[in-house]
This record gives sequence, structure tokens and C-alpha cells, in this order.
Amino acid sequence: MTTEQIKYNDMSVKPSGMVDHLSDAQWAKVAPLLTQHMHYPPSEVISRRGDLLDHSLLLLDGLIARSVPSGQRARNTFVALQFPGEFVDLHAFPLKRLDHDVVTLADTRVAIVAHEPLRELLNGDVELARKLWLMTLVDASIHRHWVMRNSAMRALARVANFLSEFDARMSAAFGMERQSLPFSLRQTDIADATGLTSVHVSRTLRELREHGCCTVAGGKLLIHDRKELHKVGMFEAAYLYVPQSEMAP
Amino acid sequence: MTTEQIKYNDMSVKPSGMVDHLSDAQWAKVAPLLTQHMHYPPSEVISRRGDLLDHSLLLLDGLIARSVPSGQRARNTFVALQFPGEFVDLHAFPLKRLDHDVVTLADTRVAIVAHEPLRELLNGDVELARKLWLMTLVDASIHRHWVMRNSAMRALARVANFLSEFDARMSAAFGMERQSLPFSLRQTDIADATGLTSVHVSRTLRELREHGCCTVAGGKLLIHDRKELHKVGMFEAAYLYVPQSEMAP
DNA sequence: CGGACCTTTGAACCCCGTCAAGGAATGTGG
DNA sequence: CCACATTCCTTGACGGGGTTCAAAGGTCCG
Repeated sequence: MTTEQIKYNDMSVKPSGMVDHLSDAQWAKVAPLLTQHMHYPPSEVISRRGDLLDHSLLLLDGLIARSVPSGQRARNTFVALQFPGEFVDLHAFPLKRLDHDVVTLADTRVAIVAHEPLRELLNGDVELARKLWLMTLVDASIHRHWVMRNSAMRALARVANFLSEFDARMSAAFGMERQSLPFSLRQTDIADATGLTSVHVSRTLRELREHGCCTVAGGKLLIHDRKELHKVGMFEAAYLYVPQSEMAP
Repeated sequence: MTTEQIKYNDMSVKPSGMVDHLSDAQWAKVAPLLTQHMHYPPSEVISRRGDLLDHSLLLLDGLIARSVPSGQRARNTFVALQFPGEFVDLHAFPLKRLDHDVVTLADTRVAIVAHEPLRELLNGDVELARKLWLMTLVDASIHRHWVMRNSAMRALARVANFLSEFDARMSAAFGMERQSLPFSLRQTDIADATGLTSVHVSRTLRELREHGCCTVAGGKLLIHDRKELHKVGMFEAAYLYVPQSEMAP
């Protein structure tokens, strides 16, 4: 394993994104559990399907996919993506056994939360426990959207919707919308996430580019016309349950 | 609304299925909250996307789909199915706002759990709260499997896998495996759940029948060769997290 | 400058969708 | 008990969106 272990002391600043569902006071309780950090290069398998976990991960920076062996395709299938400020596998806290691999898709930093101290913390704070529950339920809502997207949308709309979601969740992580986003996914990764082949993803991205929606190139996602991208992808962000305090002017 | 309201007194017997994740003592605490029952005919919309719920449902008997407006298909898309002994929309307890419709697919009986008394119960019982959390996480695991199935499997395997899941979850609800199962889904429902057209579902079911796997007809699912059905559908039940006490000899 | 990896493009194919018509099952009213 | 409607299932013919196979072109980095 080519991982590297570092100690940070300062988690006092609450990251943007999903953890913003927590109040400042709640974050102040969770932060002390995040003493141990790890750093991984891209395409690294952090945990494997079937593993019994005694800890979960908070994604600080980078990008992570949850991946399962694919039914009848050559490569694996991505069943979820996690962005900075999101818990990667908090469901392992009640569930323990993992039903998917956890794989990095970029240079990635995570903070480790051991389940034992987390259990003690949550035993004494019902509200906080409910917030963490809620955050896993947002994951489930996103899963449901992925089922719809990969079952009922054509390639062009499917990829446009996927990129719209990427934009929205990345914006939540940044705390603002951007015209240019870091985009470490290869076209084969987009294929794994959308249930298409990388060949057809290539063709579809060209189409989106020629429509003037967006360009994926050089590790960047350039949004030319967000409104048009959303329209092509029939994108409505409600299912992401982005915290209120986010995205304020 | 053609629903009918009944009062039951006896919920002392714990149903089989998903709620079997609860211990008898835990069930004894939950049961008193289930005083109000409802009965619905098939194809009835119980709750709608966007609704703010102050209660959740425990499915006692029948079958329920969670349905979303479809991207580019004529009909809706099913993002989940719920079987007897499962909570239908427990995620609405922390999340409140529903992101999908709740629709009956059979003659259906449910018990209503108001969120307010549930909140008070869970405030005083951390272990029980964690069990309910776990049950929503099993839903999420099933969502992930649906993403894989509808993204990465061919029609024949996809339908075989779907029917295998139906068999497994129905078996959990009955507490035993059966050769013949009540099956109230129409072929258009199978299509909505698998992302195929009903025409192709018809062809696929014929193929499964001719392979000697199973027959769907007359409101019944007949399993001729469960092992072969699982093989064709590449079915492995781990993602269902069926409770241990279930399925014992 | 050479090699590994990713992207792009072309051509052929096929799985599944679409359209259309007929058939079976069930229910309803006269 | 039959005419008729309704709903669902089945089958055929055809077309197309996406896959597969193959090869060439970029790009990055050692």
C-alpha cells in the first residue's frame, strides 16, 4: 500500500458541503474524533467489499467512488461518488460489513472516524445521531436518482445529468458555483458511473461540447451554459438535499 | 380516496421480514405506536413526491413501489419495492420531504407510525434508534444493487436477478422459501422496475420459462429451478442483509 | 524520444425499443 | 348467458441507439 499517514491537529474549521448539515456546535463535538488523516493517490482501493470496518471516513479533499463488480460489463460499475465534506462509508457504522469497494479517483485526503468513540459520542447526543442518520439518507436519495438516471435516460441526457450533479455537489463542497471545476474523472470513469461504454461517452461529450453546454478536458470541467446543461439533463437539484446555509450569496 | 380505516389492537406478534432485525423486546416497544392501520386497493398513490410527512408506514401485507417521474420513458420508474415486514418511508422521519411517490401494487395493509411519539421513543433508546437507522441503510444497499442491475446487466440476467430478489425478500416475509409465490406485479411493473419495455419483459419471461427457471402467470411466480434462476441472474443475496433469525431450518 | 495511457473516430453489428395488431382473461350490464 | 369493454399479454416486423472491434491520434512524463 502506497498510503501515507499524517497527523493533523486542527479540524476546528468545518468543511463546506454535506457536513454543513451539522451545526457549528455539533461539528465541534465531531471534530475531536478526526485526529488521524490519510492520503491516497488516484486509483487506490481503500476498502474492499466484504470488509468488516471498525471506522468510517470523512472525505476532506479529492474524489472517491463506491464500486461493485459489474454484471456483464468489462469494467466495474460505480454505484456512488463521494465529494469533499461527505462521509464515504458512514453506513458501515451500523451495518459493519461493506457491500462495495471504496476507490479513489483523484489525489485524496480523508479523516478517519473510529466507530467506538463515535458510538459513545452518539449515545450522549440524540440530535447529532439523527443528523448523521440524515446524511446517510441523503446518500440513499442520490442512489435512487442514479437508479432513475441509468434506467430511464438516454445517453445525452444521462451524461448531462451526471455532469450537472457533479457540478452541484462540487459547488456545495466549494461553497460557491464555479465556471471551471477540477475534474479528475477519465471518460472510462464516467462510463462506469453512467452505465455506458467509454466510446459512447466520448461521442456524447463531443455532442455536449458542440451544443455549447460544457467541455471536459485537461482535468477540468468547463461549464459554458449551466442552464442549457440542466435542461438537456433534465436536472433538478432537490434530491441532493443541499444544506440551507450553503450556496448563500 | 377509497381507503378504509380500521383499528387493530394486537400487534404483539412481530411480523417476519425486515423488522426481524429488531429483538423481541425492541418490537414490544415499537408495537404500541402502531395503533392505526390502513387498507388500500392496488394502484393507489398513498403519498406524493414533495409531501412533508409527519408519519411513516410499516407494510403489513401487500406490495408497495417507490416511483419517480421517468426521464425519457413513457411510464414512471420504480426506484424501490417494499415487502411485508419492511418500513416503506422511514427515511421521511429524519428527512421529512419525500422525493418519490408511494404506490400500492397489490391489495395492501399498512400500519402508521407517527413521528412525534417515535421521536420520544427513540430519544430514550439509543440501541433501537440504531436498529431503525440500520434498516434504512439496508434500503440504501438495495438501491445500490438496483443501480448495478439496471446499469450493467442484460435483459435476461436483469429480469432473472429481479425475480430472484423478489423471491428472496418474499421468502423473508414468509419466514420460509416457497415454490409458488403470490405475484401481483404486471409485466409493465417489471418493466418500470428494470428499465425495460413491457414488450421486452414479455419476451424475456418467455425465455426464462423455456429455460426452465420460472413462470410468471395468473398472479403467481412459480420457481421451477431456483439454482438456475440465480445463476442466470448472477444473484447473491448478501446485499439484502436478511436478519439471521430468518430462514432458519 | 519513446512508451503508457487516454481519447477519438470509423465501420459493422445487435440488443432492445417502437409500432402495430391480434389474443386471452376478466368484468359489467342487459 | 352473452355482447362488449377494458386491461393485459403476446407476437411480428422494423429501426435505431449504443456496443463492439479496431486502429490511429493525443498527451503526459520519464
